[in-house]
Amino acid sequence: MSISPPSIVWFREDLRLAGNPALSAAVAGGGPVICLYIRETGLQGARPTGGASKWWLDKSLWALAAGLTSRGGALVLRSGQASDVLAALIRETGAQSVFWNRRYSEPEKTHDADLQASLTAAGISVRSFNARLLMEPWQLKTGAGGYYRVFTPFWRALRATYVPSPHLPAPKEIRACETGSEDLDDWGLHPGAPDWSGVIGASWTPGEDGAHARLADFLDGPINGYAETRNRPDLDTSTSRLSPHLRFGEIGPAQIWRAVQAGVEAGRIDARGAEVFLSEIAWREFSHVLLNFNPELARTNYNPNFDRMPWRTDREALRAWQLGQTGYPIVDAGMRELWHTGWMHNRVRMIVASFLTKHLLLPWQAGESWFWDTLVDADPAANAASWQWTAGSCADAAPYFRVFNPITQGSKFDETGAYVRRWCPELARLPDKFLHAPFEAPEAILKSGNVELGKTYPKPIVDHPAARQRALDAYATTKKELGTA
DNA sequence: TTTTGAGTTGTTCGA
DNA sequence: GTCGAACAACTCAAA
Repeated sequence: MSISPPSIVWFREDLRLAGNPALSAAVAGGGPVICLYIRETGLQGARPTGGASKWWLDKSLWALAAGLTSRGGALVLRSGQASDVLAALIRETGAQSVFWNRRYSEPEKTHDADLQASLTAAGISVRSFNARLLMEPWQLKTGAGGYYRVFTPFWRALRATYVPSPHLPAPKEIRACETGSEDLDDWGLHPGAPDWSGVIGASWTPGEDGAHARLADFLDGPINGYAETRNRPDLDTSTSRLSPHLRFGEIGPAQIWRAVQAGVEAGRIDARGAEVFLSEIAWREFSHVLLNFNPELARTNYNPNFDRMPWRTDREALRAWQLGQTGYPIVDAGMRELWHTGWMHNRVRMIVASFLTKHLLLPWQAGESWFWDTLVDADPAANAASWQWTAGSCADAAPYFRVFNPITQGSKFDETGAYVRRWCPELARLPDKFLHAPFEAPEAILKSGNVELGKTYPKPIVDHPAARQRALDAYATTKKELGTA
């Protein structure tokens, strides 16, 4: 019997065993498999992982390591430049092939392509796969041959074209290869003092098992009401909360798609809820298309007209927004939920993003950066595209005159008030009528609710009608090309 | 090539 | 209280 040489699987944003084509292909080769995760350094222009994401990554790597170990494998941890790390491992182990799943942001994408070329030139076989998206960004084309810039036609085309690949089970057995690994504890991913991760930890179970449990729970009921309740931050199960699991690739969109489809076909899942939920998965895809063709998506306006926007500079206002001290309860509740759990309900993300870019007239990049650092699901594609969408500078963006009214949005979507009462407990005793606008409450009501504006809860940092008008005036500058004459 | 219809998530105002 | 219109104009996608 012939002895197959070892191969390397380089894990990156695909921290799972099932539905992982790179891993399955390597195992199918028959030789030992080195399951590698690299703490990459020295990649020029790469964006450092945000704080909340580091926390998640730490837990997810532990989970991945446990999963590999239980199948006879091992997770090998190395730090350094990917090219150096791979070269060293190849030298140490005699590996002949490297497998990975593709990523889509720069500089990683170009780096991977260069690395593939140099390894191939050195006689090492390199194979890359798609584990992160339903379809590759370049696969779906408009009739004119370009990429889709409008969501609805993109979604229609995806819906009509996409056929899920067959289920790829986790390999039953992975033969490890004796080689050295760093210790995850030494990577410092878990926050040091002060350890802010307590509440975050209570909210989540990072790792592949946690992802599948979350999916199962969601498909077991909440998805049926999804079309109606997905905008309700006061309900615990109104959304799937799969975003961080998707971010780290603990589960892939194809796995989700198949599970939803199977549920619908078996009559367990309401078709309408399923359709709306899958369209949200498609928004994630759409973001990746935009990012793939616009590497600067997190930095520069997709629509260059927005280069003329007279954004303000106001550190104090930015700080108030970050800390959840704007005086608008729905905004503050959202920002505090983010800080405490590393996550925010999608409806509230839109409200706080609209507030930052319109009421405060601060650049969307400031919000994008804050989200990048504090969200456990901070995704280079979705985060950037969503911020630009709210700001109005993205492809297929919200019209500029759409300025969310934080009071109306609060009463409409947090109709029980449970959301604001949870995250702004100092307002909990206010009656529903004034919960979303304490500044409109008569003195006696505030007093009986133990609220003293400016003391126990801030006064609004901007006046809604005035801020709205200021935003509309500022946005008017983006309307059309100025004459060049 | 030209034309046509359409485009995630809203708010305000006035009848 | 309810309802429809205005809020702009542009670009995309497909016929």
